[in-house]
Amino acid sequence: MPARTKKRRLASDSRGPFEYRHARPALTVDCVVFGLDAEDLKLLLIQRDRAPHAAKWALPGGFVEVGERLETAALRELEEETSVNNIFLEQLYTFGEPARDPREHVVSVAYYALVKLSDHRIRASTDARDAAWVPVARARGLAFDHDRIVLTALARLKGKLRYQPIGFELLPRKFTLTQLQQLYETVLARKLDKRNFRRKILSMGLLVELDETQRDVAHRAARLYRFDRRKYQQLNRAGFNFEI
Amino acid sequence: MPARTKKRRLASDSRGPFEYRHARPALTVDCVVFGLDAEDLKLLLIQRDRAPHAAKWALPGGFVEVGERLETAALRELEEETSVNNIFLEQLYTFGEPARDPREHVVSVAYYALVKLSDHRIRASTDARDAAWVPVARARGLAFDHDRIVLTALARLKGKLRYQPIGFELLPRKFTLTQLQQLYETVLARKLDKRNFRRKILSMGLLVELDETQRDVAHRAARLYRFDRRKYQQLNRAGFNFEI
DNA sequence: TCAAAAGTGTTAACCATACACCCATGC
DNA sequence: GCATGGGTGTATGGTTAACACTTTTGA
Repeated sequence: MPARTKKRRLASDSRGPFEYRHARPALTVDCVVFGLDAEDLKLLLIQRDRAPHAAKWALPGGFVEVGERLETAALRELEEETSVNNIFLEQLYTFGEPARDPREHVVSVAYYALVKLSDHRIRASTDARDAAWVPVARARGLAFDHDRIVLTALARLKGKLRYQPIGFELLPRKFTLTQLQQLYETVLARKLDKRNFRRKILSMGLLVELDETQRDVAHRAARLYRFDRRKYQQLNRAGFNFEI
Repeated sequence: MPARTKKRRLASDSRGPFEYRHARPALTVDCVVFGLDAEDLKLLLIQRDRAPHAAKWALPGGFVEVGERLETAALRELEEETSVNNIFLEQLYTFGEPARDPREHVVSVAYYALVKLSDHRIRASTDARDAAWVPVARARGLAFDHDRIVLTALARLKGKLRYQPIGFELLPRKFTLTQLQQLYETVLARKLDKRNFRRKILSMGLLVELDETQRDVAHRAARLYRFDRRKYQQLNRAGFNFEI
């Protein structure tokens, strides 16, 4: 990965101290990583190993290096701290309250990410750093202002899910309509009508019906579908608007 | 204004140089300020008086001071450079491409603002710095990556206008339904049906019909309305969703 | 009296919602 | 054969969209 090479070079150039005419806030990135499993919506958190907020759970994140893109910094920190990579990532909001870090003024550009838990379940929890998937409902009392960042990310996810086909980023490549519906019900926190949901999502023509069904289930096996990203991009250019 | 006092104190404390163990990008704020007049949607720009990009038009903005809130920094720079104050301001996006400023890595938190041009028309253009209201369509070739920031702000404005009652921030306190409709037509860049528009906006019950009509117009004078912010907040809490 | 914009209703098409039963499968 | 979730259609009410003429006012 070229970005990686670039980063390495920049990092090794960084022999401090560095002097500036004016004081500068520190700049970090933090990532709110969402994953979904059969039970609920989860967040990827790491346990802090030093002050401030030692032993508290926190969002993965870290300092932006000079010469590094913000998104690159977010992906780098995620990879370093949780081994999560190859994911949907989007900028969320920038948090800059002077008191949000007790040490000094630290401005943090927050990103949110959606990952297919089926792909990432094991790697994150076996990493050296203490990383874990925590149900969103139980992710309270985080370090710094991370509770607030999580709430902002949740609101964004809820808002965005209805107007952009981002839910598929949380599901395995092949999924059933019930899984998709449950995803919407979980994130939006309300029940949806099965028949209406199916009619609507299928009428958009963005799902490809596969010649495959579920396996090892103790009931009628459901049909599997996949999201047709190419078709979506095509329709999108033609002015189509996704909406559930 | 307390924020002002605070800023002054911080600024006078800032006797460099300042040393850090790791290199830090510089941190700035930039403001995309929209104003509307009878002709079109305008942007508040300032002409740069020094390199890089000397003489080019740019967004008002500047460095964030340590200990200063981001929003406070944005308001301060706006006030200093263009005398614009007391406005709707919201964070837009953070731009951090390492090459966006040729001097060094400068990360900029962009804000967008909506002002009532009727209130601010004169002050901005008579200020010492060369500030001017430029039609959005003619605001190209700006300094740094400001073209891109403007495009991002425009997209946000378009998207937000339909779901939040922010258009009123661009109009005088008393306005006609035709003015309101033209605002929507200008920003969304499409024609709307007069009867449907009126029915819809009035049916929300957020406009107060005043006992007043236009003056000095060479045709039938239109009724004036004002936006009932209190009513909106009330409805909003009850789960009401604004939508045009 | 003319020009300019204000103001006003109805209809048809479409879309969202509510709702209940039979089917396939594994145990 | 029973428990479990899969899969399917219709009717109703509400919302959107298309459409044109009369009124008021000042110049």
